[in-house]
Amino acid sequence: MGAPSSDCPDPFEHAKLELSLKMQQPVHDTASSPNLGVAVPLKKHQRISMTPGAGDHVYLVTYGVVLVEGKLPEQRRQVLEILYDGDIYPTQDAPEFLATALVASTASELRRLKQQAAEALSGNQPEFARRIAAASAVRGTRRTIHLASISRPSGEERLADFLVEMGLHLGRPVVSGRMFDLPLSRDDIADYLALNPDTLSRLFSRLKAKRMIAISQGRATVADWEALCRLSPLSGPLVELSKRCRSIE
Amino acid sequence: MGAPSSDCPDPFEHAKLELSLKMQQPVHDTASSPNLGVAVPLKKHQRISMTPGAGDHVYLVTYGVVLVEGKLPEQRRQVLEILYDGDIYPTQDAPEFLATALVASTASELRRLKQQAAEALSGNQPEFARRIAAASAVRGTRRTIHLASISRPSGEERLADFLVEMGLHLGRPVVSGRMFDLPLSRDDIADYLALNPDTLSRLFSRLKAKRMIAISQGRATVADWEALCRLSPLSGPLVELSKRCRSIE
DNA sequence: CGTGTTGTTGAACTGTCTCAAGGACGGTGG
DNA sequence: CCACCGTCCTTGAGACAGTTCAACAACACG
Repeated sequence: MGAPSSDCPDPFEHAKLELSLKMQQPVHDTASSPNLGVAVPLKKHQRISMTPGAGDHVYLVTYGVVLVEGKLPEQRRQVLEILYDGDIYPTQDAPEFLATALVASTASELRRLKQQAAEALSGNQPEFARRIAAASAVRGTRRTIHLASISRPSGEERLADFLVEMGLHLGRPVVSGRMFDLPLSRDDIADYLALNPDTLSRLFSRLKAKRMIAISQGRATVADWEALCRLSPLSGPLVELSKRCRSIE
Repeated sequence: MGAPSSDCPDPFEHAKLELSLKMQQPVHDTASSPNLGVAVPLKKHQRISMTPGAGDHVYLVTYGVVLVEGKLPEQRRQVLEILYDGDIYPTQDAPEFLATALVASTASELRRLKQQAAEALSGNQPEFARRIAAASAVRGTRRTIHLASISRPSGEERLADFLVEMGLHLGRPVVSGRMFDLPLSRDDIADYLALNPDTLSRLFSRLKAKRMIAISQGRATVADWEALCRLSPLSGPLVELSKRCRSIE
């Protein structure tokens, strides 16, 4: 289905960059040196469209935060999922008519492999196969959680779910709380949570008024992490997932 | 994560049934006769809970329609996805705290393999691996489409998306239209579409009033299929997916 | 120091949710 | 055969929450 084609100029200009890829370490030469795919560095807001017609690929996120966007004709775009360091994204998942694209939310680094090449590698390299399977499972679970979150009617709960997700992925604990960057814009978050940006702004204001969260210049501080988790119906599964995630590395 | 444990008595009572499984055909003996898993026949409404603690499994749907349910404590259950003939479901996708279960919407037949066994088979049997990969990709795409559908604010559009999905999977064309069974109850559909059952009922009534659809005894007749597709924002991706589905077999 | 983008907020509107009442079946038992 | 029951579905009235539109503030950028 999807095929890569960068919308912005020079997506490969840094392709020779020396990357410290986690995926690279477990690989040993077999016959011909195994191809771990093309390195694709992305600047913030740079996008990669899945153009129909070309072959399927697999993207590995080696650094940064990347949004998977979809867009129906005449409709507001949607943020279908968020990819983090270590995630995998097969373009097969993108229906052609959904005009899917990967968009860097922070400066990011991907690796791109042909679908076939990835399958071949999985066949030859058990360690590679293991990592891919683990990454797929994590992504599958995260998608389930996101769906469950979106399905709840309450906007406030969805926002809390999102903040817990971000906090777990990008945050560091501070005294009795947690602190993390919020790389997504309000519109990004709204499109991820299937909410109107105006509504989302109100929800943020409400949380700020309740002293659940403080935000300045894209940096969020949650004074009482436990309280936020109580507000998020899916904090349980999210914490569980984040533990599983960490146990892979 | 998830582990199988049937809630109803005798889930295996028909285990010796001679099944005409598609998955069985491409398998050839290698060392020891390959284990294609335990056959699990399900009566309508029978459920299989993923109990935490036991090992991961992979379920293959060989017949029928099966719902994947999730439930948060104190909350209404959710229908996370619908599985059809040929689908695959790895219990890894079910977060432990989501109390996930498979529920037969019609009488159904599953096959259950240990996660490890499935991986081993994939390693040995390229044809098996190919089928599993194709089924996973189809499921991934369907999940993406479902998420995109749920994310739209309009209930009417979500219902139209659902009807197109069912029509494509279970329907036969009739003169200038389409006809199919609706195995899900109103509540099932509501939980799948993240809508209130009352609201869903109103939406159905509205569609009936518009002569978009007629329903009698669980059988739906859509006189003007094209019109329904125009109402469904995701009919494009759904049709595309259904074609891909058919090309696998 | 404009200019454009991004975020906030109010007022009115629209659609969903909730609750409650009642209808339509389908089964059971007298 | 009919009365009774449970379950599933439908429908109305009112409450509630998200959406829309528009105005404006905050901020970054050139």
